[in-house]
Amino acid sequence: MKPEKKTRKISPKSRKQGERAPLSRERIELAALDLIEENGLESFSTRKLGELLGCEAMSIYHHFPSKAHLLNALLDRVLAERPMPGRDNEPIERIRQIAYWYRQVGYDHPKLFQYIALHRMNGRSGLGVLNEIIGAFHDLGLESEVAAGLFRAFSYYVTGGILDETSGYAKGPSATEPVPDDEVARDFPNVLKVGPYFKPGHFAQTFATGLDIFLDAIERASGRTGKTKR
Amino acid sequence: MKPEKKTRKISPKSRKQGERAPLSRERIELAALDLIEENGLESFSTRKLGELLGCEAMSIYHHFPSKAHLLNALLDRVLAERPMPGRDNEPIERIRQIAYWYRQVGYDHPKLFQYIALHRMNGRSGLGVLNEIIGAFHDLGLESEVAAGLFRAFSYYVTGGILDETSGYAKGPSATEPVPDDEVARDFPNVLKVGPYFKPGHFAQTFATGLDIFLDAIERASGRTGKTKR
DNA sequence: ACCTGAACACCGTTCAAGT
DNA sequence: ACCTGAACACCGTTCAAGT
Repeated sequence: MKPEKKTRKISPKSRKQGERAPLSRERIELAALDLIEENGLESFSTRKLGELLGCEAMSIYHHFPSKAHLLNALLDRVLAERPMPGRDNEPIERIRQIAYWYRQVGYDHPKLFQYIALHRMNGRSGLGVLNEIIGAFHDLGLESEVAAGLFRAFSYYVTGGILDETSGYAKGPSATEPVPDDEVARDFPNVLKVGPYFKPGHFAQTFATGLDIFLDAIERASGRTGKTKR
Repeated sequence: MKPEKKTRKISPKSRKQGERAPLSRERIELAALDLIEENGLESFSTRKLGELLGCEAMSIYHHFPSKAHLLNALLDRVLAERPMPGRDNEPIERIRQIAYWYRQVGYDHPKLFQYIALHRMNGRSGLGVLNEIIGAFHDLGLESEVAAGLFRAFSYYVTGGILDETSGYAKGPSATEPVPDDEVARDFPNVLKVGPYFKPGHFAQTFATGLDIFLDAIERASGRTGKTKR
């Protein structure tokens, strides 16, 4: 949409190869993560990344076949960099911990999270996360179909919540022509009434509310099967 | 990322002005909705839209100040085109109906839904939706803070679910280098076990499962306050 | 009032060439 | 092996000009 002013300038001197660390997948990935969080996912480009790295945009293609491959590597990296919760707790508690673990990944990389949330987790680290949480559902004694349904519904909630907290109502792009406040008060009084509770100060409480609702329901469902009720 | 072949060709003849309907906001919006659902949000451009409309890309700017304004108008349009459920049912039932109403908006415009889900609903039709559903929470007798928290958590679930159904696991972009099946079987057995239940045939059941979990919890919360328990 | 066409400052990516 | 530079086919948007 709007062209954006670049926030970094590389001096012509530093662009000469040999006066900087050689490129590597790791150096490129770390710079990409910085750039995405600085300017957002939309405006992230291989050309700006090249500028930040002090090289031509095309040099990146020697390390990644395409921008899509680079973004995939970022997804893999951010899921791998934060250690998953261990397995010593009860399944319900493990599920809760994994939800908070994932939320923290989102908070670490809020702009990237839009990419994370919309891509299949079928790389290695993504599959590792899925395997862990689905394992916890199975440990509750739920049969596969029930475990699958509850896990999916649960992940709708967690992903939707993190997406909203990181780039939704409070922070997301606004309408290009927002409705004036007095019109909101007149025509949409219910929205006005609850508006104050939509702010970041209430995020933690809201997230926990929905999480408890889900975890209680999951626990009840597992109790009904009677297999592992402790 | 990848350049895409255009799927429509406008003959040079039809491009001459006067041989086609004049441009209007409505004609532009309808063509834009078609183009987005045909090729996806990422590849949607004002230039391709101009080609489809048989005009220069720049002609569109006479009707919309920017691409962002056009997308905003689309959001407004798709929320307004499908009539909201009426108010004759009990609040819980109204909340359920609004969830399914919103889900249908997503199914009508799956590619656009990525845009819908990530943008503040602070245009007129978006505020209308919020006002309606928050009103139902209030009608349950919940005080504003509780109503706000439950509504937000509920909308995390609904939005996350529709997003996943329309562009998530089953349909979304895959890893650039997916893990081979035999490696999944060996290293991520839990994922393999539930994989069959992640397919579109199970979407309706899964969505309903989480919805019931939430609506039951909302009903219990409203019963506890004792104000409108029927 | 409505639309065009050239132009500007961007994109991702290909390819031949440099070291 | 690693990086560059020109080039190609795209973007959104500005602006002066056409009808």
